[in-house]
Amino acid sequence: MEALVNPDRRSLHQRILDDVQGRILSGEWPPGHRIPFEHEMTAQYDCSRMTVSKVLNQLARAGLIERRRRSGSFVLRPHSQSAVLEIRDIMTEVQALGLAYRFEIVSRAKRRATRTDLDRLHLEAKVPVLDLACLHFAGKEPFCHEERLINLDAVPEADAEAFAERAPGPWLVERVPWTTAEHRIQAIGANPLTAAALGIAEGAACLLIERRTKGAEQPITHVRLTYPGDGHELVAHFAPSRN
Amino acid sequence: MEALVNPDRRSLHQRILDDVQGRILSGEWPPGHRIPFEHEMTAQYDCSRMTVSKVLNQLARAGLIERRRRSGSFVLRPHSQSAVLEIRDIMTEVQALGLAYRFEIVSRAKRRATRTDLDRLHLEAKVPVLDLACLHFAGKEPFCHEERLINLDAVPEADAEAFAERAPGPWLVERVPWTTAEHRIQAIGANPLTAAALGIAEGAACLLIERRTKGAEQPITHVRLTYPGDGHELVAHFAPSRN
DNA sequence: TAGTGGTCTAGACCACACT
DNA sequence: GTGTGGTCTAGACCACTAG
Repeated sequence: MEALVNPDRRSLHQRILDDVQGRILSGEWPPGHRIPFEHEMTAQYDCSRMTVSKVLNQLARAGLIERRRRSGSFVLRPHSQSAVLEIRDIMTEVQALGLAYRFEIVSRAKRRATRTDLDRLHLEAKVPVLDLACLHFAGKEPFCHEERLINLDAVPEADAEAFAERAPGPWLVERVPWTTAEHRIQAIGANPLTAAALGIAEGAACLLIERRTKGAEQPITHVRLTYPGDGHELVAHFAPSRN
Repeated sequence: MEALVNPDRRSLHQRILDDVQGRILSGEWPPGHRIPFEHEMTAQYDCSRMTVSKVLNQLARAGLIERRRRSGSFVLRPHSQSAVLEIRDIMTEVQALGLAYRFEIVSRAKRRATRTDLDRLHLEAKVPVLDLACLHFAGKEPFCHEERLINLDAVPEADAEAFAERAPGPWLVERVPWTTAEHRIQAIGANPLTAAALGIAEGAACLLIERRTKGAEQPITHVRLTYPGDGHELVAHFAPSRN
């Protein structure tokens, strides 16, 4: 059915996807437009229905179109901005700036979880926790102040770890299987502790990233990363169907 | 082949996906583990290869596994935190707080693009631009200060729009077809203009969201949204395969 | 009730990477 | 070579829903 010699290097469904996506992005098919039925595209591209279906389902997952039974598929209007945010590893980030990276454990304490700890970890039982403070440097300058709680019920081996070679973040990523995470991003004025650690004025604008990480069974860790506001920005991209 | 009565409401590939994903999330299949070949899963689940393939490709797109020809599919280690950030419409956000929403156009100017404008819009030619400042209120309090540039070459009808009913953001979303956007998120101290607009102290910590929006042909708009730091946070989620 | 998308099959050939 | 995943087909039946 298809041309014997591949006309270009893309697969058939990739070409169809690019075609349809192009029409949507260009405005040729504006929001609300009903795109051709599967059986129509099957004829138009001279391919099987599965191939068309795969393309349209990809576009639907990417949020470009909506599929309705008995009605057809429709171009959606660009929905309330949702974007993919890349939160990179601190070491990677520093090295991307062309600076030398190192970190220091500033303080370390083991205790039964206090009420604040439980709140931060989203826990109820008063489990043992490890409370770490850590400074990350870019060259000679402090780059980020890390305050971390680790649930020792979930990761007991953290108690015996010195975190000399690897910072607590990468150490946990290596050790703990797949997780889900929730991030909160705020601007705050530096509190006295953080200001002293980062060598900035109290109240200076800082970017605070809080991350709560859960494993399959229970919460694993909570971390507050504070960056001086003038030295850091997050970048997020919004684009249809990353393929 | 399949049971005549659907054992639960999920489709076959959904059940397979949940099964495989569960094993990965639980750590039963740790990072590096080689998951069964397609033909093995075909036998195990008593289904066709396409069904298995669909599942594994979904997991690969979600970043949970990596597929290598001739070698098989392998569980990845949780990669550098990347998360889906939801940047909601300001009106929606305010109303979610249970507060009344309104906005005001504070200033408006039309001009040929200055060097700063071109830089912000990612443009080269000195096109006409519309420069808007806008205040968004939650109840009686200022909630967000918006500074927006609109490329009048891309959206000429903006020049004739009063933005009385709809704020510039929603107005553009309705009018312009699909776009890509780039967001930058920083913490900054409030500059005098913004501080006055928001009724906060100069230098107070604020969350700054910059968004640059491009259409198929050319840049469309650039916006700086400044939120008082104590009244705003962004939430992002990281979880494997949203299906 | 008719027509859409949702799902699934049992094949097939190909490209690629490891040997 | 050889075996993996990548792609594709030509059907089929089902579930949902608009008219």
